[in-house]
This record gives sequence, C-alpha cells and structure tokens, in this order.
Amino acid sequence: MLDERKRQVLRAIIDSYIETAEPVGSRTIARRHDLGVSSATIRNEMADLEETGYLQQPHVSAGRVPSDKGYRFYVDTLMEPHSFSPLEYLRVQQEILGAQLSLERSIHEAARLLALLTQSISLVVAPGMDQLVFKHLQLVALEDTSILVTMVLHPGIVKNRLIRTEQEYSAEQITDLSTALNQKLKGVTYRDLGPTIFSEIIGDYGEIGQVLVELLLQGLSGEKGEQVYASGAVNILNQPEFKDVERARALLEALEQKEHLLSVLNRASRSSGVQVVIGHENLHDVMHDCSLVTATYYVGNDVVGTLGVIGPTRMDYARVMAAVGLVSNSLSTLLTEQK
Amino acid sequence: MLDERKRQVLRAIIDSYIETAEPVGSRTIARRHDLGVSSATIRNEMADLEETGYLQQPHVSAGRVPSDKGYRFYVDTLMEPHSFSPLEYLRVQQEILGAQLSLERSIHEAARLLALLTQSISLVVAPGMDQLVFKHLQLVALEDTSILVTMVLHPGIVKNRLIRTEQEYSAEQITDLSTALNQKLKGVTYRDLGPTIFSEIIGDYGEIGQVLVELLLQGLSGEKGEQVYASGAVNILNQPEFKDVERARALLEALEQKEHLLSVLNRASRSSGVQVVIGHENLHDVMHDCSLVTATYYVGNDVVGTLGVIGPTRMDYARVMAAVGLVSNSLSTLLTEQK
DNA sequence: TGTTAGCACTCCCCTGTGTTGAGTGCTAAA
DNA sequence: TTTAGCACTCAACACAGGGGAGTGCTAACA
Repeated sequence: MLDERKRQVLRAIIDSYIETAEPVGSRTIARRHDLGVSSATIRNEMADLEETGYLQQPHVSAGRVPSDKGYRFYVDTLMEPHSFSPLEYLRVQQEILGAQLSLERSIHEAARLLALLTQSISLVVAPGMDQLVFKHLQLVALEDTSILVTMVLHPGIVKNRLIRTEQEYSAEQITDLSTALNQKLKGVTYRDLGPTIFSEIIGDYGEIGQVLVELLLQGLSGEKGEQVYASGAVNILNQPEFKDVERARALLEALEQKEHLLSVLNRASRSSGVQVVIGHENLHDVMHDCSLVTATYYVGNDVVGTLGVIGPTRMDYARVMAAVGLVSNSLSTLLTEQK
Repeated sequence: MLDERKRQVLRAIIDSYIETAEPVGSRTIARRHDLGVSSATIRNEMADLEETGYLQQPHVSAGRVPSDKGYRFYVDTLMEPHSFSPLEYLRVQQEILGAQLSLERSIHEAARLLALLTQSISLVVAPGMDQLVFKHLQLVALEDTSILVTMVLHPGIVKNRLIRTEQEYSAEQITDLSTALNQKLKGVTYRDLGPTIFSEIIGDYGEIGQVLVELLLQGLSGEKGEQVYASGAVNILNQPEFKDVERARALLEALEQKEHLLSVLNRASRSSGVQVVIGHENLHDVMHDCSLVTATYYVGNDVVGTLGVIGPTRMDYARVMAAVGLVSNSLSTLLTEQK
C-alpha cells in the first residue's frame, strides 16, 4: 500500500516527532535521515501521506504531525521494537521478585517500576477475589469476644479481619470450626463459593457461623471488586502536551474514577500480548489525545489481571510496549512460581 | 498594636483575597464591607498596613495582597473560626468509624475525607511500629514447609508474612513456639522489644527461631518506618496559583519524596492542637508559597501520628483548620475506643 | 485632627500591527 | 521522476498605544 520510500519518510517523521514534540518539516527529514533525496521530494511524499491520512498539518505553514492512523501503522508495521538491555531486564525482574512479601506489594512495585521505565502513568489491576484459590482459613480467639479471621489465598494474598461476637466461644469451638471450614474450602476457587457450600459446614455454630458466612461471601474486607493501583501521575506534567493545566487536570480527574479506569483497561486487553489503543480508538473523550498500552498477566495459564500505561499519543511506543511486556512477564513469573 | 479599624480592613482584605485570588483594592473593600468610611480612608489604612508588613503590593497600581505576616496575624487573632454543621460533623465521624476494618483503611479513609473537605492535598502519617502494642502472634503451618506468621498489634494493625523453612517442623513444634512467644510478648510495646527478649524464648528452635527473630525485629514486613498516605493531589491543579504547570510539578515531585514529607510534617506538629505553618515559615523552598496545617492524633493520651493539609498560602484557613481538627479528633476517637 | 473628594500618575493588560522565519505548494528545468 | 527556485501562508514574537484599575497626594471639610 505504501511504497518503501513513503514508509521511510513516515517512520522518520514519527520518530522525530516522538522525540521532539515539534511538527516535522521536509528539510529536517532530508538533513537528518539519509534518504538520498532532496527536501522537495520528501515534500511531495508528505503531501501524499497527508492525503491518505497518515499525517496532519496543524496549520498550513507548519510541519507535519502523525495522525492516529499514522501511529497505528507505525505501531503495527513500521517501528523498530525496543528491547531492554540484559542489565535493565535483570533489574526489573529482581525488583519485582524481591517484593514477594504479598501480592499487594508486588503489584505496587510493578506499578512503580512501570511508571519509572516509561515516565508515564502506570496502572495495574489486581486480581479480583473471584480468581483466587482458597488456601487456608484460620480463626483465632483473642481475648474476650474478639476473633481474628485470617484467610490465605493463592497467589500471595492474605486477608485479615477482626470480628466481635455477642456470645463467648470456647477455644475448642473456634478451633473446630476453623478446622472444618479449612477442610471444605482448601483448593476451591473463590468464584465457586456460594451460600450453599457454607450451609453444610456451619451447622450449629449459630451467631458466629452467620457472621463468618457473610464475611467470607464479601471477601472478608468488603473489597471484593478488582482494585486498581496507579503510579507516576506526576510524570505527565513533564509532557509538553500537558503544559496546559486544564488538560492535565481533566485526565487526572478522569483517572480517579475507578470504574472508568477498569472499563478502559478491561476493554483494552481482551486478547493476549501487548495491546495498544491509540487516540480516538479510545472510547472516552478525555483519552482522545492519549494512548493506552496494556497487557495481561497470569498465574499459570489463567489471566488474573491487567496492567498498562497511559501517555500522550506521542509516546515512545517501542519503549513503552517493551516495558509493559517486561513487567507483565516478570509479574506472571513471580505469581506462577510462588505456590 | 493594630487598632480596630486596621484589623477590620486587614480581615476584609484577606477574606476577599482568599475568596477571589485577586489583589484587593480600596474601592472593593469600601463597597462590599460596610466599614462606614470612604475608599480614601481605607487607602490610608492600607498604606499603613503595607508599611508594617501585613500587606504587599504586586505592583504599584495593583491592589494589595496579604503577606505571610498578614496571614499569620489573620490565623492567630483575626479570622472567624469555622465550624462544620452537625450534619457534616456526623458524616465524617461515621465515614471514618465505618472503615474500622483495619488501621490502614481507616487512615486511607481519613486522608480521602480530609482532601475532600479541604479541596487540597491531605497527608496522614501512620503510626510507626514502635508505638504499637503487641496483642497476638500466631504461627500456622500451611502445607509443606511454609508457615504463616500473623501479628496483631494495637490499634487495629494486623500484619502477615509467609515464610519458608528448609527443615520441616511438626504442627506441635509450631504451636508450642507460637504459644511461648505469645505469652512473652502480649502487652509489650513494640519499641521495648530487643534481641534479648527473644533469646529467652527461642531456645532450641533453631532455624525457624532465627528467621522469626529477624522478621519480628524488622516488623514482619520490612516497613518499620512511618508510612505516609497522601490524597487529593489533583486538587491543587484547581488552584489559580498552580495554573503554571512547572510549580505544580515541582510541588508534587517534592511530595513524592517520603523522607521530605515526614520531616516537614513531624517538624510542624510537635505541639498539640492544630498547627499552621505559613509560606516562608516553612523550611523547604518548594513550600515557600504554600501553607501547612497539621494536627496529631492519639491512642488514649499517646500521640501516634500526624495528619495535615498542604495548600497555597491563600487557603481558607478557618475551614482547613476545622477540617484538620475534625478528622484528627475522629481518628483519635476511633483508635482509642477500639480495643 | 481625621475624613473625603478630586486628580494626576503608574503600570498591567489587551489589542492591533509589523516583522520574521519556518515550512509549504507549485512550476519549470534537468 | 527529481530537484531547484520562488511566491505564499501563517504562527510566533516584539512593540506601541489605549483603557482601566488602583494608587498617593493634596486640599477642603467636619
């Protein structure tokens, strides 16, 4: 569709624009890239590329700027993939693996690293409870009528909750209940738990049984839904496209709405691998001059979460895609290996 | 020092400036506040107030703007304290009390509310481990060689850690150790724990004993230091003083350095009650056109943490101080009542 | 003695006007 | 098909000239 020279010109323009954020003129290309033709020729090519929609002109006497279509073509077929040096690769692996104290902290760390690597806003959606597997449930009677409920899920999630009861229970009662629940629940995916599975167990544990069932059904903490962790929001203030505070504010405010975020991220990454959503491909208005790069991460072969990066459409796609891939791989490795 | 009329003029100017963010002229004061004198008289008063340092003039034909000294006087003696309506009061109490699942979430909620009430950046320093009291320690052997360590501290902190051991231990061994540690540690403030207290207990538990001691000494999670939670960073982008991205970026970047933050907050609130640090009273350069309103919060009579709000010096001090007071009270109440 | 009306003055801010320069499209020659 | 040359466009910048908000000062007044 595009001949070789048009591709070269388009790539040169996008590379240059990504680097400088300034509209690119024909002379610049002729000088900096050795295409063996004069600026006039490039000018003709640029006119063609504009006509076919790959480039835009902010105004008639300015250089050219890539359109969404141009970026799309760049991402799909034009750009040179970036790969991190073994050193960087190792460092990310280690920093994520090093935080293997809890899933929550691993995820925090992943978000932090992703923001650092890309100098953009990073987002990580933590696995929803539904996708986790029951490993252990422990009830401990503390003093008087308070009971500590601890639930361990795979991978790496430990949830706690202190509850108070009206009645007092003996240590034996508590231990019995604990053991009974444990045997029933071990190895069950949270998704498969329902009121029925509990009713078999509770039997005559009365008040505390009731309370427990409710707590377990709502995931102990009441935060059953997927949590989103963001990092590096300040980074976008470094981008020239956000030198206008209003735009920065609009985007950041939109990102504070968790539901928005989730829908954006989840829609983006149905398929596997690193996905890119460019500018107007995005459904939300505020994101029309932003791009989103996402990937899913795994436990074994099961997708458990999504992570991604938001930045201006003029982002370093090669680098960002590599970073997203790297972090999602590292996270998957960590979660899969840790039993 | 300042006669009644000068006070009235100063208060009127600061009130007006806080509201509009525009330099205030003599005519505006004469018209809007019924001081019973003409603009010319007010003009004279304003000249005096400038000479004594309470006001400043951005340029000769502009109105007046409060100086740091002016704000200081306003905060100390001039302003009308704000008090929230019983309804708002109740709502905050409930929202904070409603989140009594864990200290961490209460603190998150407190930060969120504080940012919401003040439309500024809120900060909450969580209690450092040192200030917490040991309540319970539980070791549970999960499958194979992994052991779940759960530590309950007062108030409301539960920490978990999964550890892996080389050797295998019998359930009895684990339970024994758990019971022994528990008896020794219960009721002890974390600060008072030292290597010695453990050596009495570990005896011949070998490998796992060693690991446990290390873990306990570093607070199980490795995050022994005080954690800072921030909320509402985007709010400052609404303030006209941050219409320039550079300033917003500088402040937000400074706030991302935790140590900075801690030193700022801790220095601010040595004394009790709501404290205000205005503009250049602040030691850090980036904060020279910001003010900081802080208060401490308690468990019983012990200070365990600090919370505060950062905004432009032109902030609604009355409202912000009331909000900081309200939230710190609510948090103290929650932590004190919850045993 | 304090207050006020009046007035000249200052200086930001807005608007309009050149000027510059980067970049283009078109034409004609190679 | 490529390229040199040229006229043209238009954002960006600088600069000048009102307009207006606000001041300080002076003189009259209560």
